[in-house]
Formats: sequence, structure tokens, C-alpha cells
Amino acid sequence: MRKYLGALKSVPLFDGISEEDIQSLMTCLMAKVIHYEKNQSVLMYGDNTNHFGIVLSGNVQIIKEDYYGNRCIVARIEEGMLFAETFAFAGIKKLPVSVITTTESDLLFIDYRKLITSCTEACSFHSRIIYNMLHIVAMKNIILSQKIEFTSKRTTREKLLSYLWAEAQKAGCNTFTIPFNRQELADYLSVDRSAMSAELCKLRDDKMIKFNKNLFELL
Amino acid sequence: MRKYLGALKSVPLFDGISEEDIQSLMTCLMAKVIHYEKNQSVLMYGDNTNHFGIVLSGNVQIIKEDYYGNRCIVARIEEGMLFAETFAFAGIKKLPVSVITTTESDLLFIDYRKLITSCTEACSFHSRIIYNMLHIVAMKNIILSQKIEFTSKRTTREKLLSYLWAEAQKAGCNTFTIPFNRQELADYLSVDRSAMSAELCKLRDDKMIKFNKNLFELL
DNA sequence: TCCATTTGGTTGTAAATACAACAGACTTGT
DNA sequence: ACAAGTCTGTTGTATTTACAACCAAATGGA
Repeated sequence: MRKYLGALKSVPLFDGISEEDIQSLMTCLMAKVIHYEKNQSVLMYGDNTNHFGIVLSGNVQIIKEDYYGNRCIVARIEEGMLFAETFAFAGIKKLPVSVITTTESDLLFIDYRKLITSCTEACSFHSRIIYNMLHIVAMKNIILSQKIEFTSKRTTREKLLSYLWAEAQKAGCNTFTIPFNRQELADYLSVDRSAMSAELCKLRDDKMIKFNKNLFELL
Repeated sequence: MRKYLGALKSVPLFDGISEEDIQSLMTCLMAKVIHYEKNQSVLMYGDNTNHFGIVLSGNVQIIKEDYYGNRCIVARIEEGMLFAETFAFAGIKKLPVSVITTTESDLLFIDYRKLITSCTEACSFHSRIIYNMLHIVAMKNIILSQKIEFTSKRTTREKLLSYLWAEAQKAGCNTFTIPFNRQELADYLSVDRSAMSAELCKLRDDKMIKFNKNLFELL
């Protein structure tokens, strides 16, 4: 486990826990690391597991099959991030998604039941990790709610305005950069890229926004 | 606090905790009940609070103002349900929404920091309540993700099919009832009611579904 | 520097949607 | 039983969108 300490330190789930405490914690949680090659299956649709995962190195993708049988990428999980924790804590027994590696990866697995019961020594960092977990799940919640707020608008114009307004709020300034390129923004807002591009230019012509690449300004 | 015991027993956050333990818990968490009249403001946009709420009786609405200043109802919180817990645990200091009562209500308030630190007696039900809280927040997550899956489809037809397919899966049967009337379903899927109604009939004409009121069947 | 690739903007057209207005079936309260 | 209100389906039209195809500018290696 020691070789992974560097990676573990920067995992948000372990924020505020010292290196040595992380070591005890790994034992206390009976965490185990598994190494995967590229494109290996980590968890399969329908699997019954009580574990959630943490990406220590590499990348995994969350895959979902729609009712036509088309596979679609729900999310990409980067280093330090969790996966399948929502299903574990929501008590969903059969995984509704599959998880596969997109690169060679080291993944840490923890049984969610270990996390919510105090260990015998009632370690102080145990309550910290629970706080961190609640924080992470609640943040995901906020992010999902925001996306719904944008995409539930009827027109592309309204979707763009509500998104840009929220970004301006977050930046605390009318001038801000967005973390998406045009295609990614269109995917995020669930609209057509070219239609969105045209609408952005209309908004500019109407003197409601200015933009240059990823730098935007609300007028 | 005793007069609220009946209501407290059916709060999901206290699932699996006995009546007497709930009483100790209320003390341990320093929970307080406040009575509100109809249409009173409970929490205001911009408020800075560490508390989340539980509706013991009555109803509250979560209100958000969009960038035009229009007020819009984000959610209605019924008896037994929590509100503002997402913001508390996500560490969002300034509330981005307002909370108002829609009927005379009794609301219970708990400081989220009390919940994540074990009380001195390391009470066994404390870990249960944390488990329950993680479960509730994770479930909200699942529900939001599902909604995004439906609404991110491009056409009304696809939105309907993916929604109905998910309901059929949930019911474990091709015949099932949905918890919405037409207007509510349209709002949920972010489409126009009349257009959706027309599309439902098209799907029926195409022999893909049958329906009668809220009873649907996938063919 | 050159070439290949990515990214962003433009346009035309067919398709889908929102919106409004209306009618029939069904509920509800008096 | 009646009136008022609600719910659902239907239709026509103006608006909006998706999609495809294309071009120009920027980017990034080799």
C-alpha cells in the first residue's frame, strides 16, 4: 500500500487526513488495490457489489447501454475520483452501468459498509472521511441540479444565457472563461453544436455577450 | 419534542432507529423544532446557515430566481423529507434558493456538523443516521441522473421511450403505472404537453405502446 | 515550413417543437 | 343534477432545431 501513498494523499476522499493516518485507514477499511490493463472490464452491468472504487492512476469510463442496446459513455473518471459510490450508498444492488479502464490503471476498492460503521478504535479520521464522502456526494448533486436547470430551458438561447449567467456568478465577475470547447458545451447543454454556435453569434450581434474562444463577457 | 415522535418515526433519516433512541438523538443533535404559518419565509436566498431541515408536518417549497428575476419552484418538500441538506454538506455557504412554507408547518432543524461528528457517547444509532443520510443524498443523485438521461435525448419521442422503458424496468413488467399526469410528465421531461400528448398517440398508432390514463404498456 | 487535424462559424433544408386555441371526457362540489 | 373546473387529445402555424455539408482559422507535429 505504501507505494500508493503519493496518489492517496491527493484523493479528495482523504482530504484533511495525514499520511500516517491514511495508512491505518487503509487497514481499517480493508481497502485493496487492483492493477488493470487498458480496456479491461472493472465492473459489469448487473454486477452485485458492495464496493466503490477510487482511481489511483489511469482512467476509467462509466458505460451505459440504452434501450436500443447502444453503448454510451456516461462519464470519464480521472485520477483521484470515485466511481460506483452512488450506487453503493443508494443501496442499488444490481449495477445499472459498466466500468472499464481506458488506460492501464490502479484502482482502490472499499466496501461501503466499512465506511459507515466506526472501527473499533473509533479513529478520529473515520468521521473525517465520512464528512468527505457526504461532501463529495452532495457536490455531485449540486452539479447535476445545475445541469438540469440549464438543459430544462426550452430554447438554445435560454440554455446558453442561464449557463453563462451561472458561470459569471461562479467567477464573481462578468468576464470569465468556460471549461468547455464548443462541442463539449453543446454536449453539456444537449443541443446541436452548429445551432449553438449560430445562437452565440446572434447573442453577440444583439450585444448581450462578447466572446473570444473560451473567454466570455456578459453585457 | 415528545409530541413530534409520531412524525419523527416516519422520517427516512431516522429509519432503523427506535423511538427512545430518536429521543436521545434529538438531544445529541441539538435539534430544534420551529412552527411556521402558511407562506412564511423559512430560509432566504443568500442566507448563511449550517442547518438543514426536515418537514415534520405541512409542506415547503424550494424557490429559485432565474437571471430575469422570475421566481420558479424547484421542488416541493413533503412530510418526512429533508431540505437544504445538499447545500449544507456540499459546503455551499450562501443558499442559492429560498424556502417558504405553503401550509402551516412544523420544521425540524439540525446542524450538519453535529451529524458528522460522533457524540461523546459514540451512540450506535449515530452511525445509522449517517448511513441513512448518505443513502438519501445518493438516492437524490440517482434520481437526478435519471432525469438527465431522459431530458438529454433530442426528440420528444426518444425522451418518452427512454422514460417509459426505465419505468418498465423499475416495475419489472411491461405494464406499469406512472406517477404523473400528462402535464406533470411534460414538465418532468421538459417538453410541451400538447406536443407530448400527440407523440404518445403516434407511438400508440405505431404499435409501440398502449396506454389508458396512467397505465402504460410497452409492446 | 508544410501537412494533417482540430476547432469554430455559416448556410440551407427538412424535421421537430412550442404555442395557442378548442373540444370532449371526466371530476368535484353544491 | 348541474355548473365549474380539470384533464387529455387534436389541430394549425410560426418558430426553433437538427443535420449535413462546407469553409476558414488555429493548432500541432514531423
